[in-house]
Amino acid sequence: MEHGEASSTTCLPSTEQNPLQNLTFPIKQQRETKLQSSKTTKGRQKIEIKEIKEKNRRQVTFSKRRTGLFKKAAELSVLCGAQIGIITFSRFQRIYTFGNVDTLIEKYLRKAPVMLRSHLDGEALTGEEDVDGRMWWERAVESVREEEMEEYMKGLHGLRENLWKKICEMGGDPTVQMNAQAFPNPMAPTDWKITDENLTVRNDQGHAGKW
Amino acid sequence: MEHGEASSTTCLPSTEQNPLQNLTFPIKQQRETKLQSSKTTKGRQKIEIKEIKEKNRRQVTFSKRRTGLFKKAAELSVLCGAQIGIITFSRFQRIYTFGNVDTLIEKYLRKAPVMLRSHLDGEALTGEEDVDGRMWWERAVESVREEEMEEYMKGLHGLRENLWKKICEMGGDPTVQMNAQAFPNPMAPTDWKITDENLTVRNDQGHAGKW
DNA sequence: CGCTATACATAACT
DNA sequence: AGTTATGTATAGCG
Repeated sequence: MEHGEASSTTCLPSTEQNPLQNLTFPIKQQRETKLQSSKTTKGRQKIEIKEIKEKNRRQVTFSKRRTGLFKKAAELSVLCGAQIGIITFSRFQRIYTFGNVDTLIEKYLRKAPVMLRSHLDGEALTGEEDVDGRMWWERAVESVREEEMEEYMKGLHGLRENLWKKICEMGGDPTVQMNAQAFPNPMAPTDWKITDENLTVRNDQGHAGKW
Repeated sequence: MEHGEASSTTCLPSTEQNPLQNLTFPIKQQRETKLQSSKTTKGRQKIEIKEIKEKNRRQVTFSKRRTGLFKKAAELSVLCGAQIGIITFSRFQRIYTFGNVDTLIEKYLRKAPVMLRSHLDGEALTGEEDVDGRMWWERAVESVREEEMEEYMKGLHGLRENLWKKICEMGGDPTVQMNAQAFPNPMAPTDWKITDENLTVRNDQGHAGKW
C-alpha cells in the first residue's frame, strides 16, 4: 500500500448511517483530487432500482446479481435446512435455474390439493361425474378426484424426467443454464461458493414430510 | 476495534480532509471511555454456513434472510427486466413463494419441449403410436406430439387457476405464504421495499416472447 | 421488531 | 475477469 503522498489515510472510524439527513459536513474538499494519488476507483455507487438502460451495464449487473442471488439462496438453504428453487428468465428468455426446480415444482403443485383437501375435510366429496363437456381440471377444484391428480402429477413428473434425460444426452441447450443446490442439509461448510461442482443437477429429495 | 484505539491512529490531516466521505465528527469520541460506554452491540458476526442448531436463532435467520432474498430478487427483476420466481419450503414444509410462480412454472415446463424441438429440427417426427402400454409421457420425449403437450399445458394452467381461485375464496391457507413481484418492467423507483402492497398475487404476464 | 457494528455484495473502473 | 471503495444485508442483543 503505497499511499505515497496525499494523506488519504482512509480513516473510517465509524461507518454510521445517518437516520434521515446525511449532514454533509462542510468539509473543505477543495482539491486534493489531484495527483491521481487517492482512490483508484469510486467504489460501489448507489443506484436507483429501475430498469438499467445501457445494455452492457445491464448485462453485467444481471450476471453478477444473479450469482449473488443464487449464493444467498444456497446459504439460506443450508443455514435453515430449507428447500429453495429459483426460476429466472432473462429478458431474452434465456432461463437460469437454481435448485431442484422440478422436485420443488411438483411439491408446489401438489401442495394446493393437500391444503384444499384438509380444508374441505368432512365435506364428503361425492365423486362428481363429468356431466358436461368440460375437462376434469375445469370442474370445481374440490371435485378433482385424487386419482386424477395422481395421474396428473405422474405425468408431470414422468415428462420432466424424460425431457431432462433427453436434454442431458444432447449436451444441453445454450438457452438453458441451471445451478443445482438447495441441498436440504449439509455440505462442507468450507467450500461454500457456487463452484462448478455445484452447478450440476442433483437428485436430492430431502426430508419431505419429515416435519 | 475500540474507537479508543482508532483515535490514536486517527488520520485527521491538518490541512487536507477526507476527499469524498463525510465522516461523522470524530471529536466526541476522543477518549470518553465510560459514561455511555462504547459499543452497544458487537455488530454482525461472522457465521459458518452450516445448519443452525438453535431452533430459535434458525427461525429468525430464516425469516430475515428469506426477506433479503426476495428483496434481492425483486431488485434484479426490475434492474434487468427479468422474470423471477422463487419457491421455498421451510423445514416444516411451509411454503413461501416469490413472483408469478405459476406463470414461470408453465414457461419453464414449456421451455424444454421448445428447445428440444428446435434441436430436432428437420428430423421429421413421424408420429409414433402408442404401440406399447406406456403412457404418452413415458414414450421418448421427441415423440410427444404437440397436441398432447398442448393438452397437458392447458390442464396445468387450468388446474392451477381453479386451485388459486378456490384458495383465495377460502382466504388462504396458513401453510402458504406468497409474495408477488418479479414485475417484468417498472414500478415507482421510490417505493421499492417489499410492502404489503407487493405481497399480493399479481396477474402479470409481462413481455413474453418479446425478445 | 428496532438498533448497531460489521460481514458481505457489488458499481465503477481496468 | 480482477480490483477497490462503498452500499447493503444481517448477527447478536434489548
